[in-house]
Amino acid sequence: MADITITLPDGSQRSVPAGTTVGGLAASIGRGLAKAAVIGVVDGTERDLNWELRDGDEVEIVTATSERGLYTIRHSTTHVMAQAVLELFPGATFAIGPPVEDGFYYDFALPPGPDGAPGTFVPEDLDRIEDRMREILSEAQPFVRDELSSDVAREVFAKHRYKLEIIDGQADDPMSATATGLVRTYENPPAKAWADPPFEGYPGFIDLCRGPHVPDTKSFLGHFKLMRVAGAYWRGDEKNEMLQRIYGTAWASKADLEEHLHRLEEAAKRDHRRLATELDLLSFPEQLGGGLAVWHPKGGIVRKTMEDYSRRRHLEGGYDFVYTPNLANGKLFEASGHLGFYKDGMYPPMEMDNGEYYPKPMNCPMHNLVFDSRQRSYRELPLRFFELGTVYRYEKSGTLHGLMRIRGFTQDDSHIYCTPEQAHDEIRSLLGFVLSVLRAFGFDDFDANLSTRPAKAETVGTDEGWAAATESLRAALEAEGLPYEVDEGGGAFYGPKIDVKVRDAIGRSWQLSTIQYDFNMAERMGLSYIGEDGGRHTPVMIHRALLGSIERFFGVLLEHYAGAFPTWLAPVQVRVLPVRDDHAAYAAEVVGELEGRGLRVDVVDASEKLGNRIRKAKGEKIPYVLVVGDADVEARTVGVNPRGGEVDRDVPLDAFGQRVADEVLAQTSVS
RNA sequence: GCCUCCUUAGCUCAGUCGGCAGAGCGCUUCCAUGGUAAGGAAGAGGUCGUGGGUUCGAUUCCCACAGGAGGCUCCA
Repeated sequence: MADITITLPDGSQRSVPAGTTVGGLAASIGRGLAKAAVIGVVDGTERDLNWELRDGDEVEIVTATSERGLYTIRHSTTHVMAQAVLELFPGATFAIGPPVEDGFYYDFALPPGPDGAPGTFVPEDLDRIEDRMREILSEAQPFVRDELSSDVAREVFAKHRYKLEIIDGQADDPMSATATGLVRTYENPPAKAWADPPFEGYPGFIDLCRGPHVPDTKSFLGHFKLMRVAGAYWRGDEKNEMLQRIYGTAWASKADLEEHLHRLEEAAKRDHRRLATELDLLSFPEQLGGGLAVWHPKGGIVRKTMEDYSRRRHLEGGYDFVYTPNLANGKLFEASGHLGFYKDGMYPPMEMDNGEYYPKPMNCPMHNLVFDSRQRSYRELPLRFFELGTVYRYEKSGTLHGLMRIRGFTQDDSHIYCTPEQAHDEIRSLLGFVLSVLRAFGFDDFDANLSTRPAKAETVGTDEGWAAATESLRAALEAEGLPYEVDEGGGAFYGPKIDVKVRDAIGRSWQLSTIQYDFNMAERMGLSYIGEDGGRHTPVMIHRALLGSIERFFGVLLEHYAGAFPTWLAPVQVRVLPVRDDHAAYAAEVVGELEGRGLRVDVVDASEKLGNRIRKAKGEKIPYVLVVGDADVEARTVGVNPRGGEVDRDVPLDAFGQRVADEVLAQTSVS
């Protein structure tokens, strides 16, 4: 039999007998690779291990622990889950089931219950499904690739309406391939034919699928766990019926699975809602209503420190401070367009004697009123109005999430009014300012989205205006060297925007800052300035939130630092512990000295043993714990136990105070 | 808003297959005054989220509502 030549990723070539499969190639390279091989990539397309190679193919073997290998494992696992569900729940049908980050899901519709309502899964069902999945695994059912004509596929999947919609191209399924009248499928022949198989002509499970898959259900699939059941709208549309989605996670080894579960536990430990309670920072009293928080003294001082810093930076950055009320007559929001476009997100109005008043969902209309309070000249532009403005938005109850999604929050909001000529430079310096402030809070890993014009018919503004604005945003991103993705058509109807995202200590990405052009509102509200030519012009208006919502930013910081705020932000910066009661007087002196340097200091008296007081201080994540005893009283020193560091005895009080005061000053000074 | 689940002391959580409710931490008082991650004792503290229903009896079962978690949709 003639040999064929295969090219490997390192460029080397290999001769193998004609008819060699991807798996065979792996085996010819090495026994270890043969064992680890999940699929292959042949000329850029992922293929099963039993895919037959042709002369001249370029082939890469994909192993279980690689990203593509894991993706395949998760994809195959979700097929097994679907099989288990369809077998355990007669009459059930299935929609789509792709792998996702760390796992997979599949959407199902269960037959209606006795009350006629759509059937739902309960958590115990997950155990049954998992048990059945393990049985399927032990059967080592092969994944059998096939290609059916659309007509045949329609008969096979006649009982599965979602699959029919996919076959007919009405619904998107990222995992299927239905081109040119042909439909690709994967079948798992069962050890024993089902009593009443729901697929015409097959004894067990088959699914529309482009593959590839692991060779059989016994290979690579053992390390999974079904996590939870959730609702999900068919085709992602709120108007469609809600399906039952089961989420699972799957890994290449037991150790990887356990590590993943451990990571989830660790992430839960730094959940801002838990830390906010533990550290007594803030709470969400039920009596207040959903999505509304009260700040306790410890959270309050952190927030004040953040806000003071923000104010100072804005003052130095050439911003003007404005203050505006929380309520406004509905006529203002009609003029601004909010009642037309965003009414659903607003709290309902209260009736007053001269009309309906609404809590403000945004600060811009009011800032516009400040702009419009007298005639403006081009000589005073750019004008930068800044306000820590509290807004209220009626978020749907199911979307609320601690501080991250809340109904009443404060934006560090700015609106900038400038001439078209000024806009380019203004955007550029604005982005630099934004990044500088974010860095001061301890973030240094940024990226951005540049959102461009949506479908033209839905937007305002001119072609030239959009093009110039988008170009200014792009130039600013490039000048800052900020990596960005273009979100084509992702802009608002009124203009393009940049969203700045930061990566936190455990690698999660948070969208914080936003810089948005607005071609709409200034004109709508009739804003103008007198230009050099003596004529009236509409200013360019730029919306900008830096930290975004103070509440949300606080939540992000809390999780980023896992509650251990840097010294300048920490609610208690130094705790003083007298060894015995008779050191209390000196401890008070130490407190006084440090407070005199502007530090936040407290003291815990000796009614508990020292070890326990230290333990509690560590639990509160206080940056510095000072122990003072006989020797310290004598020599005016302190024993310093810093967070995350070594104990240092006999430090002169003065030197310690200076050091910490310097540390705080360094963190808060402009970079 | 929709789907699943949850709600017991200030916090974290046991528990009751329907029969007067428990632990640890925290809090109060007393003893103890101990140089770097839990000293001892006693005590207070709960209409078992709220409102209805079933029942001789409901914290437990059913319904509604509120709040919360995870998703979906949404996020100006």
